[in-house]
Amino acid sequence: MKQENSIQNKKILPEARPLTSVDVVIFTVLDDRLNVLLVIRPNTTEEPFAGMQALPGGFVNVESDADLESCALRKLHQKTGVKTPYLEQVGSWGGKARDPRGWSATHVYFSLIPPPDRLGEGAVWLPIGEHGIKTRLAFDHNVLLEAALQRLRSKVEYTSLPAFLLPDEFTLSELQQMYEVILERPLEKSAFRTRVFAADLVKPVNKIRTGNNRPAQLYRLKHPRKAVFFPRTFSPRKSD
Amino acid sequence: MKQENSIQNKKILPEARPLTSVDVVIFTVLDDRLNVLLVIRPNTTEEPFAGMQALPGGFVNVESDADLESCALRKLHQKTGVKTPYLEQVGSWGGKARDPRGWSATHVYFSLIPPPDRLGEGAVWLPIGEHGIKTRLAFDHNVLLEAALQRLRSKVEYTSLPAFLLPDEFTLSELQQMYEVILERPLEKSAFRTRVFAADLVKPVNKIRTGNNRPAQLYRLKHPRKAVFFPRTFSPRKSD
DNA sequence: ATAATAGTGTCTGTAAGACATTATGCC
DNA sequence: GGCATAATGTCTTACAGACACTATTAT
Repeated sequence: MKQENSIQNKKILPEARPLTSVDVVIFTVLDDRLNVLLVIRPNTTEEPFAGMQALPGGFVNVESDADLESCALRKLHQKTGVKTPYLEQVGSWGGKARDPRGWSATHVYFSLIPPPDRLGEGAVWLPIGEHGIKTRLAFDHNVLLEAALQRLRSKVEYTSLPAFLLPDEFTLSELQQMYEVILERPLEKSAFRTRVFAADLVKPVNKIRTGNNRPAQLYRLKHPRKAVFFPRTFSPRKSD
Repeated sequence: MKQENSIQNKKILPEARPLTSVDVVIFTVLDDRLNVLLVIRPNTTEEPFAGMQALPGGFVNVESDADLESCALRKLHQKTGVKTPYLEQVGSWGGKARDPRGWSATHVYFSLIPPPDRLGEGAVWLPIGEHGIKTRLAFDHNVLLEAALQRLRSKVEYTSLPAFLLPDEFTLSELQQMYEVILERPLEKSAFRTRVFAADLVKPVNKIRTGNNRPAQLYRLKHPRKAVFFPRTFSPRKSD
């Protein structure tokens, strides 16, 4: 009991080590809808959840992966070609029961990217509804996705995260649109703009987006890839 | 490359599995000061960081631990005797370099408890200053502690977390004190009380705390062990 | 009465919500 | 001019900050 912290004076048996993986929840907005990237699991009988849809991810490779984050970045780049996404850790899930091959722990990241030109082998976008997704995913990936979604929606209330779903240059209406798609409710334009300017989030570029109507000013982030925090949430949640 | 998600059609070699541990950052308030629980690492030459101070934690035991959270609870109970703490995951840290014994990943939880009657073997409280701690801890535990501290301080701005540092019954002044100790700045009494009542956080009990002055109403949480979110932070942070 | 802490009231400031109004391009 | 969307303005509301004031016990 005193040696609880130690490895009982002998090396921990490798067989007694949990499996270690990284999963990435990659979000983008397509067609006014939040989407998550899924992959099909290999269809061999030796694999658990063969042929099912799953979050992109896999075991940590102790040779090639320096740390968890670079492992997540590698997987994301393989599936989307994106090299500098917004990436944030959601947390980790581990236990006896989540993988039939044995005690396993997975480290979950979520990422926001603009729609990429094309996807890697076997990757598809799945649109997300108000109540998440109905598709049954492999392992406990429905739980992981739900957690990432909850984190995203909660942070969207008071941060600039949705800007990372857009290309470098965008109009304020496009930015507002990203918020509305994720929160699934309309926002007041006036309040939205005041908040964005007060937070010193964007700088105008010398360009205009034209269309069948009044052209809009284009902006870009003042600090690309750094999330900005607003002083309040959009509509203060009732603390029931 | 297509088989990235699989284990390349053979079982992953156990030796290729990272070490998996759980560490717990246990906070309490003693003597108007935030404290963190540390343990001394065993002083054998076979152990890395022998004799140094570290966060309580250790390897996951695939036999006895059902999942990560119960592993964290077990370690917490061993050191403090507390069975129903506030417990929240901070995140996970993993990489080649953080443990000389090999690629390792740790899952970090933080916990808030009232001062326990006594501590387990080799456990001590270390007071935390405005800028964290100066003691050099084992492994990357200074980083983990810093992350937990940042999470705590940030959530204290807009949640009821500090209530979990107190016994079941407490006065509003005592609760405010917990906030002030963690944030290391005074709060307005009037605003504080309004906020607590508006959030419907507490209910009065039919008791009074007496002293050398006007007695104070005792309260208890309406929903023990559930954190409540306030609609705003205490003092809105400047967004830059 | 005095000290000490509990508890309330009033006024101000900040940022969001609601909604109306004006501006500017294309057809 | 008409339409569509961009951009701004005004008024209200919610809640925190500052600070003064009152209340209740022990000594």
